[in-house]
Amino acid sequence: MILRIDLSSQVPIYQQIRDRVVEAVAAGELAQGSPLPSTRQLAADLGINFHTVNKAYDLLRQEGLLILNRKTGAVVQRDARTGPPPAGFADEWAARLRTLLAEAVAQGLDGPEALAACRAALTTFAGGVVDVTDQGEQA
Amino acid sequence: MILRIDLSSQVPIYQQIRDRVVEAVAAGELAQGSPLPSTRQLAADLGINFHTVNKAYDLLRQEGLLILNRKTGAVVQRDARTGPPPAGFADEWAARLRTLLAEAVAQGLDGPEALAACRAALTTFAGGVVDVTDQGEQA
DNA sequence: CTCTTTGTTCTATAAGTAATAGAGCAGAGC
DNA sequence: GCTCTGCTCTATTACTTATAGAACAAAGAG
Repeated sequence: MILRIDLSSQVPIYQQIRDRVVEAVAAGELAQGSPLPSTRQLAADLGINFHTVNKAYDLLRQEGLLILNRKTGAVVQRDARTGPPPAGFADEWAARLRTLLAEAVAQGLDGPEALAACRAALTTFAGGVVDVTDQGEQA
Repeated sequence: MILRIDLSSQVPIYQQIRDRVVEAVAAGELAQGSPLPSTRQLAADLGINFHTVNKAYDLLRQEGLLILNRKTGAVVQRDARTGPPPAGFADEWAARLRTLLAEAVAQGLDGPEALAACRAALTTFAGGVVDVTDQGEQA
């Protein structure tokens, strides 16, 4: 698990860590049961404080993507989560999606271009996109 | 221009104002030249400080969506912007899109469902989505 | 010419967040 | 015993968010 973070970014470090893990899970790079480095280890690797990693892991646990305990360390919980997504996740997510897409449209991207960008991003994830334009399974 | 903001949200007020304006521009509710209320007026309507509105308007100006001056007030700049989107906008936007989509996939949404959500969001904007599945212009 | 409204700028304050740091504890492995 | 693990606690520094009040120049209305 190689984690690239940008210390000069405006995005908080703990958020970047969370984002990279979420993407790795979606891409299938981190499957069910995959171990993540310990908070102290990852902090040392990235040259940051272990409390910052702790915050990222805690966030991921709240989202149901990580299980933490002293025995097993931090392991990915992709399938068979203890509970479904937090209540209201779908609505809140759709609202954020709409805002993000609106941003691109307002900047001059048209509908089909934006949709193509969505399809392109999704094809980088496990399972890909099974679309009417290419019926064959590509996963 | 009715602006709904949630004072109890975790999202900063100035960010909510920006987001709603961006969505209104994308949806075509705010066309080129549309006036926005003055910072003091909108602040009074929303029951917040005018500095907060000022920050939102300033953000929108930096993004090239708003022109501010003493003569005309705040007017929407959708087309014929002074400059194209800030350098690197497309890449940065695509990265945020990927993170957002990854979040949904990691939470159990599959590719086609996520893409459908994107299409649904885009159809609420001006121009809509002209897809291979429905060739007819719907704008 | 007043009076008001506009965008804009300045300082200031209180509350919260982000990141750092150090110390400590309980459970598990060697 | 020693080390490593997740976890918790306090603490500090810097930045962000939102508030507030004051002031200025340019424009419009009366």
